[in-house]
Amino acid sequence: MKRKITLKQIAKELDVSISTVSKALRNSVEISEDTKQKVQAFAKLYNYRPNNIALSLKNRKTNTIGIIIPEIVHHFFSKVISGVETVANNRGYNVIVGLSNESFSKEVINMEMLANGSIDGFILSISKETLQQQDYHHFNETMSQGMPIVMFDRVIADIKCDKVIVDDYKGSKNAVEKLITNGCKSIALITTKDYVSVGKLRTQGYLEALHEHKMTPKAELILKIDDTLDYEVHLDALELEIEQLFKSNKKIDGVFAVNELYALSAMKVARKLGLDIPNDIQVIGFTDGVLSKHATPSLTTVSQHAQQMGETAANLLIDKLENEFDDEKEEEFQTVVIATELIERESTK
Amino acid sequence: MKRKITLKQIAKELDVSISTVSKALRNSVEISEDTKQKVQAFAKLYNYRPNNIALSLKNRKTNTIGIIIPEIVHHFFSKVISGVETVANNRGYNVIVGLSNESFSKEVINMEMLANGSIDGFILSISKETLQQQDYHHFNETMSQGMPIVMFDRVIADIKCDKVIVDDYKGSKNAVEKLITNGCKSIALITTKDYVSVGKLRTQGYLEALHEHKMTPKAELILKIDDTLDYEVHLDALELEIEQLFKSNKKIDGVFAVNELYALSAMKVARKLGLDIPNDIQVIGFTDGVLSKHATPSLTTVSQHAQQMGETAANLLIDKLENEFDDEKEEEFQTVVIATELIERESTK
DNA sequence: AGACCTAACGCAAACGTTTTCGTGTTAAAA
DNA sequence: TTTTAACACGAAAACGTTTGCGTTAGGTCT
Repeated sequence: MKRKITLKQIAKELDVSISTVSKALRNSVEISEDTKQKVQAFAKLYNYRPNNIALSLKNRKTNTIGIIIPEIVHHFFSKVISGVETVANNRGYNVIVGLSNESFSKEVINMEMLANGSIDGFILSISKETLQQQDYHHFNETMSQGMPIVMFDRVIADIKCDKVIVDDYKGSKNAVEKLITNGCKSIALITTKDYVSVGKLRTQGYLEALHEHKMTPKAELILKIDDTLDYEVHLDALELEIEQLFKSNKKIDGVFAVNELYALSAMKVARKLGLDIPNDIQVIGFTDGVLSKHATPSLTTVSQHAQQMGETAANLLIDKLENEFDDEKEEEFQTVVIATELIERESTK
Repeated sequence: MKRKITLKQIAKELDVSISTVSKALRNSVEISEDTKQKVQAFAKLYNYRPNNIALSLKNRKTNTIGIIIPEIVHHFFSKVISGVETVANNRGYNVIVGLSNESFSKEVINMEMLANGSIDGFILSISKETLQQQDYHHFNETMSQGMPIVMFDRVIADIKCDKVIVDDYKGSKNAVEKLITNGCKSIALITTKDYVSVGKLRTQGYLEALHEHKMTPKAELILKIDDTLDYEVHLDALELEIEQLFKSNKKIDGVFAVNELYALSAMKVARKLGLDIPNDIQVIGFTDGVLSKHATPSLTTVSQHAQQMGETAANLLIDKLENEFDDEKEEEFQTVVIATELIERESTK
């Protein structure tokens, strides 16, 4: 078990100084051709690679970016990571992941762990608990220490940093308009409580679409799910709520759901009630998930282009990291909006 | 934009030496109560945290583990990461992810990037391309440098390292036996080409189950898919193959598929051919996926307990990292087998 | 021959820690 | 009063790099 070889060991073996070895390997003109050859050959033989940690310490730059997400077992988030990773690797960075599990304290702890030198900047999506408590001190503290943050999807307007979001409002509006165009007269909305910003925006899009088409929104058609429960395990509870919605509003002929699971549950309930999709009732969901594609009938959804979001976020962050020229010239932050796309499948006409 | 405060700065402000500050913060008996109080108060005020990189360099230990997986947008792998992350965090480690994208060269590059000091050890699942080429030099080189590796799921017998696997053989055998018990007389197998070890083992389980029940396996009932194609995009090709299988073997009343997608496609094709599930034909898949649960009908599957695999792998690795006492006493490697579990849903009787 | 240049290399500092080993001061013991 | 020991602290090395600058040797010029 031979440890990795260091400059010092090479220097000793070749009977030169450490600096000579270093310079020789970097092809410095200060070093004679002879010595360079000798050193480089030796280094190659022993497969020398500079120690990253030492470099990080010296350069005060780790070439690593941290990504903090609420959960990883989720198609959207893992796709974002994939995007981040691709760009990061291409630009010479590593990616270190932290999971908040939708918990405020885990988010804080994770950020503190990474902020102590391990990484150069953050890419993150805020946990639900943090959004509820509206305690954002850890973001501000991190940034005040000169560590840039790029937020994606779940963001907060008050915080000054780069952001990558999807146009939830427009995406939803388009989806609902599609339902209207397709002849739906009574469109239900299945959404989350308002503290999740994306849920709120998608609700607004729904309302606006109705409004523009002179349809009056009805409160009884809007189902706000309390998503603090984990509906992956309490599926039946969710379905029960939806069933009641359907039963007390028999004229419903269209459903817009703010995520995949709600939409799938709606389809399941509809089928159970003997409704045909898409003839009796049409359904559209919001997400990039794998369920939509493989459901029966397959689900029409609003795609968020998660991969692209990750790529964009990574590029924004690395750009900022590598443009240190901006000393004192009033830092600028951008918000990139990723266009949504309506992917039509079998759940709509 | 104030940089993070260092020991040196504290020392300067308080007019003591760096060592005094360090000792005071670590509550050394060498330092007077007075000084400790002063230093600790100051450190707290300025929110001092030791620089991780400096610590890593000094201790030659990064407290970070690297995980390399073929792809992250995959329920199984993201669940494994989740398990790794949980254990790692609890035991004071960070997790840095590398994606091989099933490519040999990306696997090698990623490992080289991380092996230069960034991490203390690897957790990985081998890429398909590597399995095909059977080139494992990067694993051996990494380990010969004293960096431990824990492999999971896709492993190779020849390589001496800790492993966490699922009993693919027994899991498959159980699944097929379930079909037999449920009355299936003609059971088809949808699997991958043999170079993916798990595909091979699952095929063997299928054969053994038939054998034990005096059923003779028929070659025409075994469909080996060439999974170098990405069937997430070429779904129709996959379905076509399955359709031909069904059409040329009309007596098929049971299907065992080695993964979720194959199983779902089989169900889809069956439905298309007017077969009722589970009455005309029963289907079992192999995986932990989210599709199985939400499909209609929901799919009976062999669960791999991915989360548990991740947790086990992380514990194995960290145990090894923290037991350096084993100098020269013939390192021992263990292979932990995670029990599979048959989760019965609607696709079987 | 003296002054000067240049090639080729080494020294040392720096990054931020921790820790071993001094060292100076003071109070207690002789 | 002198010796000793406890106490409180600082200097320096070490982890592995990179780099500015100093140094040496030899050669060139006048």
